[in-house]
Amino acid sequence: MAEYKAIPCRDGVKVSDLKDFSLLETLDCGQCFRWMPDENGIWQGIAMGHYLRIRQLGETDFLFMDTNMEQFKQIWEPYFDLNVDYGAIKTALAADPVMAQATRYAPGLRILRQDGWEALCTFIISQNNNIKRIRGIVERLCQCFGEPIEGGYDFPTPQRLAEASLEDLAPLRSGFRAKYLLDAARKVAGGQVDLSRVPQLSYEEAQNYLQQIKGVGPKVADCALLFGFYRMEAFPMDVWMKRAMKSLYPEGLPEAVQPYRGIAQQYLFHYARTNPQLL
DNA sequence: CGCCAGGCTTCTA
DNA sequence: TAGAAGCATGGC
Repeated sequence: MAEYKAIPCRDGVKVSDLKDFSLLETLDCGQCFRWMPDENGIWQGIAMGHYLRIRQLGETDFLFMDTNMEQFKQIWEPYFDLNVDYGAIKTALAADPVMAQATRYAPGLRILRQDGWEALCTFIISQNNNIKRIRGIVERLCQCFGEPIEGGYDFPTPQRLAEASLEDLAPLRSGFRAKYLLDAARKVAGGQVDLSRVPQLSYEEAQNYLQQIKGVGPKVADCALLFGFYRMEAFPMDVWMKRAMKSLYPEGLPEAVQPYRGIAQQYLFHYARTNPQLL
């Protein structure tokens, strides 16, 4: 079990002795779209209905601002997956030399436990799109339809979005994806897609279940499952992963990697996308 | 300007 | 049933 210290302080919660965690690598690796560093290197974002700023003070030291001990334990510890021993996971993955290289490249990357509905929507938006523009569309989505909260706007509820029309979504400039967002909102708000059931479904069932929604195919379903439901069986294959697999694993993913394929995918995605010359 | 982007739906043979 | 075209928009 990974152990770290968290103590309340004047500004929030001070975290120390936390290994295998980098804000840059975790928040800028393409799994989430609402976190931004300011000019002082303080990351700020809104997730799980709350605004948060975080400063990385050193290799294993962090300051979580705008929060208290109770909220930290209830929301941020699970969100940032701080109770999982990534050292052990990386050791297991390093049985494969390519994975050893990929984990060494971003040793502080963790898989966030994001909200399922938000992950579903943001990865619907992600299709045939680039990360910079995805961020902009997601931000406008929150400004237009999310509840104002301290620090900005919450991610919109499916109910609120389901009330909107296609024309109402025009300000997002999300292109052909707008109709997919509405279909997702209407099916979730109407109960046809019950996201609270997803954790009880097998991986294959969950994939098919989410693909009822227009604009949700295998890749978007996999991203929603991995990033919104922490399903490690998911292995999203986008253009970058196709390049990476062809180049790094022409024979397929090694057996040693299979138990952690979800996390492995994210190490590989980040490694490939930020080192295109290696492919 | 042209190619591409964390793909999917629809059309075509 | 496989493969290609079309899709909105903007980053680079």
